[in-house]
Amino acid sequence: MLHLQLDPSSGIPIYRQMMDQIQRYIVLGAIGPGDQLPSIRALAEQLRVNPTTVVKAYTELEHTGIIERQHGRGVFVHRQVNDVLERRRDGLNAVGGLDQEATQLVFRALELGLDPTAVRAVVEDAIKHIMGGDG
Amino acid sequence: MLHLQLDPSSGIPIYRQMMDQIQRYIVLGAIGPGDQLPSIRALAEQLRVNPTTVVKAYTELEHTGIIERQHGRGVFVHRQVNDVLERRRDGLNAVGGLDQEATQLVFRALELGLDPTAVRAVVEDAIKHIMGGDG
Amino acid sequence: MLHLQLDPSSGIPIYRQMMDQIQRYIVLGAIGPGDQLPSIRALAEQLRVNPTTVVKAYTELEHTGIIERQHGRGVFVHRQVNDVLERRRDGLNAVGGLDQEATQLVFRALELGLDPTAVRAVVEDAIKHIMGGDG
Amino acid sequence: MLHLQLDPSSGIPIYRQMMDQIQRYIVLGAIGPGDQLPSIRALAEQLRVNPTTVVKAYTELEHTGIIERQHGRGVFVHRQVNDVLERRRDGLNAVGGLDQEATQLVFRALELGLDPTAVRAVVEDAIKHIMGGDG
DNA sequence: GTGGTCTAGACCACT
DNA sequence: GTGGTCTAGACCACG
Repeated sequence: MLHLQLDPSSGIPIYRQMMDQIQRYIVLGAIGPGDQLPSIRALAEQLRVNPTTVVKAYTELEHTGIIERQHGRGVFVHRQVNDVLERRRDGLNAVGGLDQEATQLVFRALELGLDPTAVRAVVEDAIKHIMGGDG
Repeated sequence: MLHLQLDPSSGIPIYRQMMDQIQRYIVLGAIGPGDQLPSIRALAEQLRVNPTTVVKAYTELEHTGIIERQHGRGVFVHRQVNDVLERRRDGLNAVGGLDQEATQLVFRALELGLDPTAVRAVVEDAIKHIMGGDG
Repeated sequence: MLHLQLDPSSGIPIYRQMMDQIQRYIVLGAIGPGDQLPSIRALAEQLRVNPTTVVKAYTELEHTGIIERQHGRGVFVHRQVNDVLERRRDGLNAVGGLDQEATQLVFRALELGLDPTAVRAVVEDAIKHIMGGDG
Repeated sequence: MLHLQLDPSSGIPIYRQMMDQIQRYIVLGAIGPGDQLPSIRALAEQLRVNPTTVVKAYTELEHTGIIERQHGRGVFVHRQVNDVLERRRDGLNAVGGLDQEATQLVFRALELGLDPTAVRAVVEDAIKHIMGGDG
C-alpha cells in the first residue's frame, strides 16, 4: 500500500511531492520493477487531490522512464527501472556528484541563519529518517 | 556595490533569486545592520528588471525582518537583523525548513550508491569550501 | 457572498481597505476557518479593481496568517486562523490592552478640537455601526 | 522646550507625527498663543530629521491656522489659535475624522472578547486620565 | 531624490 | 478554472 504524505502549504507542487515520494519507494526497494501502482482514481481519492494532479505526476514519471502506463491495465513500475536509475547514477557522476547540491544546501542554510553545526544536524536527521524508518 | 546574478531561465522567480542573494550578503557579513541597500530604481536599472519586481523582493525581505524600508529615504538592512537571524536559528532547528532539501540530498546519494558516511563527507567539504573563503 | 465597500478617495489604500474588511468578516464569524474566499479574478471584477490589487490584499493577509492561498485551488480562511487571533489577543493584552489605543483616540480628538462628549458620540457610532448588522 | 517623540518605522509619516504632537502640546496648554516654536533648522537638528520634513510640518500647521511663520523672526503659535480650535469644535463634530480610528478600537475590543460596555469604560478611563492630569 | 499604489495586460504553473 | 510572476507605465506621497 503506497502511502504518500502531502503538504499543500509547503510551496512545493503537489504533483512534485508525489513524484519524489514514489521515486523514493522505488529507490529504497519498497516497490520494484513490474509492481502495480494505484490507479489514478484510487490515488486521487485516497490523497484527496484532484485526479488531474495524479495524472500529471504519473505522466512526468513516465517521461523519465520510472513507471509505465498500460492502456486499460493500469500503472506499473517500469520493468527496466533499474536501467534508468543506473543511467542516472552515471549522469550525476559526470556532473560532479553531489558536490553542487551539498553546496547549495549549505548556502540555503546560511541564508536561513543556520550555522554549520545546525546543517550537520539537519543532514543527520535526514539520514536517520530515511535509513531507519522505511516502510 | 551589491552585485546580484540573475538567471531568468532557471525557473526560480527573479524576486526570489534577489531575496536569496541579498540575504546571503547579509549572512556572510558583506553588508550589515543599518547599511543602505540600492534604491528600487537603481537596482531595477542595474539588473534590467522591472522596478515592481525589485519592490516585491524588498517587500518580502521586509516581511521577514531582514530589511527595513523608509518612505522617501531608502531601503536599509534592518537594525535588528541579527535578532531575526538568531530567532531563526533557534526556531528552525525544530521546524526544519531544510529537511526536504537534506532528504533530497541523501536520496540522491543513495541513487549513487553512497552510504551515510560519504554523505557526511560531501557536506563537510561544502561547509569547508564556503566558510573558509570569507574575508 | 463577501461584500466589500471601497472608497478610492479615502486616502486609505484599496488593498488595505480590503484587508481590514475581510479581517472583520472573520472576527465577526461571518466566514470561518477553511472557508473559501472569492477568487482573485472574481473579486477584482466584482469590485472593479485590478486583479493585482486583490493579489496584494490576499498576499498581505496570508503573511499575517489570516488566510491561505493554494495554487490552482483558491484562497481560503486559514485553518488555524483562530490561533492567530488568539495570539494577537495575547499580544494586545501584553501591551496593556486597549488603554493605549483609547488614549490615542482621545488625544487625536483633542488635536481635532473635539471635547469628551464628542469622543463618546464617535465611539457610540462605531459600536452601533459594527454591532447593528450594517448592510 | 518642545520635546517630540518620533518613530520612523510606525508607518505614520514623520511630518504627521510632528504635527500631531505639536497640536497636542497646544491643545493641552503646554504652549499657548504667541509662544515661539523652535526654528526649522534647530528642530531638524534636534530630531535628526531632514529640514524639509520640518518645513512640511510647519507649513501644514500654518495652513490650518495653528501656527504662524513670521519672515525673519521665527515660528509662533498663532495668536488666534483658540479661535481655530473653536471653529473646529463646531465644524468637525459631524465629519469626524476619528470614525475609522473608533471603529478600529471597537474591533480590537471584539478580538479581545470585550463587549460594547467595556469599550465605553475603557474610553471613559482614557478621558479621565487625560483631562484630569493637565497642568 | 526616495518609496507606495494602482492599472492594463501578458504569459506561466498548478489543480 | 485557479494562483504566480513579470512587464510597462502612470501618478501620488514622503524626506
